[in-house]
Amino acid sequence: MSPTRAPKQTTHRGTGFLARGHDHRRCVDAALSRAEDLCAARSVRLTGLRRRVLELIWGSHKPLGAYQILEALRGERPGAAPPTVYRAVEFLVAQGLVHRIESLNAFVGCAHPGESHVSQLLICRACGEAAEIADPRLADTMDRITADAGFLAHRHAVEAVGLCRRCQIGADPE
Amino acid sequence: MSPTRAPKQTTHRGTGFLARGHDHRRCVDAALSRAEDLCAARSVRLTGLRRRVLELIWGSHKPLGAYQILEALRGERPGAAPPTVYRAVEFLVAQGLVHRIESLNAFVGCAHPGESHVSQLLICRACGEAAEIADPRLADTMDRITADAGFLAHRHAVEAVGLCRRCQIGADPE
DNA sequence: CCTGGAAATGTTATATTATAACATTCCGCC
DNA sequence: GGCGGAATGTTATAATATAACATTTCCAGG
Repeated sequence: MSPTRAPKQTTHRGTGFLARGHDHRRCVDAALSRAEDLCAARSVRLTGLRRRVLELIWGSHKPLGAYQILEALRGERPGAAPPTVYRAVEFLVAQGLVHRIESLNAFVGCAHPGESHVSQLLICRACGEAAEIADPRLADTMDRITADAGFLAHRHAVEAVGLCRRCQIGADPE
Repeated sequence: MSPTRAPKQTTHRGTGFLARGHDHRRCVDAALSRAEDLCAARSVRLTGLRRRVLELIWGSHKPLGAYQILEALRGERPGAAPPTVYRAVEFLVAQGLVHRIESLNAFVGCAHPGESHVSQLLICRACGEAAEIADPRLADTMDRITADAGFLAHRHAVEAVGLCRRCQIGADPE
């Protein structure tokens, strides 16, 4: 059913950010392949459009806005309009394949699709990349806090804006 | 300089949400008074407009959108326009008097102005109220995670959407 | 097959949120 | 009083998101 998996790429010194020279096509291929599998398992349709939008979002590790996606789609799909994009990302977010970054109004591929997780998104304001950290300590702490408050949490957004290690040490942000 | 402080109101059974019948005028008065003090201490100007916008935001514990604030302002300040509101909230957020809730594009009064804190906003999707929990465990956990990632965090947004205790037990959401 | 109906997409229009740019007023300070 | 920067007024427009209805796709059941 799904092709043989490429070995998982390690993050750049454990930062959640992949090294600059990493084989990004592998990220994309792995993401698309996992998406196919998950959708098949759930009997939901990863249509051509949805697959393409997922691929565009995975085009880099920088969050992509809806209108950037739209612009990219237009070359290949003349009738594309805002609802085209918003409906596709709605599906992808609902399936946990993509995260919406609230503080940017933008979308980024989910690094842990299919696993239930509370993740923290680290957004570098220099290079624009976003890394996803699914640390169990975070999930634990948030569970404890919301439980103490008697709050029944449904959806979490944990976002931090700052500088990734690479950009702190003065590396060229690109 | 600042008037005698009213005793702090306790939250409803420790949930972060105040009891329905609490004396809300006290919340507002306390918030405005703390704001006056903080701005004076920092030599920044809490002008009439800014004070009024802060008061409107504190009008309830429900986050208020910029255009809701605008609508409220218009009755008393005919020339009010979007920049009027956005500039005032920009100031209030910069001074830590108000939080912007990213997932709602809305603003809510900060419960801990002047104290450095990482806070989690609990947003009830039934009653619409937002509670702010400044639990040191959260700050610790996030510090540890970002430190492990070598990330230099600058700004945090931690938001949870769900049901507050009151609304879980079937209380009238209003 | 074929077709009925739901899901997906196309299409047009508009709502909502936010900012740019420049003019005017306010206010502390000399 | 008046200089200069901060705050606000004013007009226009950018950026993000959804409503509403038309059309197409696709597959489950006949």
